[in-house]
Amino acid sequence: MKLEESFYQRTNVAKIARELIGKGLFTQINGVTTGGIIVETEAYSWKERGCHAYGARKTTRNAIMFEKGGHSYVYLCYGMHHLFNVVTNNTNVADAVLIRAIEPIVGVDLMKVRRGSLLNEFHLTSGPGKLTKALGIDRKWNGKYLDGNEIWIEDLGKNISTTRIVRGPRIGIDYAGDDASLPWRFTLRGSPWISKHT
DNA sequence: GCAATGATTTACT
DNA sequence: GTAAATCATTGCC
Repeated sequence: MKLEESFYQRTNVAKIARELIGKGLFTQINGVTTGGIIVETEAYSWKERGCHAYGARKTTRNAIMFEKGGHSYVYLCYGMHHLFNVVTNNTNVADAVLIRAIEPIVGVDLMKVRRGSLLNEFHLTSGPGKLTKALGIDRKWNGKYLDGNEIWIEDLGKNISTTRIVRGPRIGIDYAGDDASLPWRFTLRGSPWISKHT
């Protein structure tokens, strides 16, 4: 069942990031659904340097993060990869959760077509740039609300105990200084679908 | 107006 | 292991 607004609009972004592990992320394009189980997330908050909205600095790109929780924040990184975030917290509080990896379960064939050349099946959605391509997300999706029409997150009834969740520092934000060591990355223990460098 | 760079992925030496 | 691909956004001139 689809997650309610109240799930996203809480104030503890790290807690939300942890609870998103085991939930389902889906998109529907031209009547075809693709998606899977979230196995890796990272939390971002305006209070720390790793975040685009650090210091509550509002720009054209990150404006959507200042909207209420439940919107999507999609942007282009390194000139070629779209990264998908879920906006959390209340209006004018810029927090978000980056979805870094999912375990594909629906529309796998279509996702393979979208990804093109594929080394092996575990590379299908095991990374933030990979899963957006597999799900057909690009920056035009920025600002969409996760209302179940084109994109949504479901509670699949899985109960992930905290012992199955690995917590650690976030990846690829060395420029953030001390904030780069915050233990705000969450992964499902032992999942083969978690992102890893090459 | 313009130069610098990144919440990454992939291919090659 | 290292490097190239590639461009919107940003911050400074």
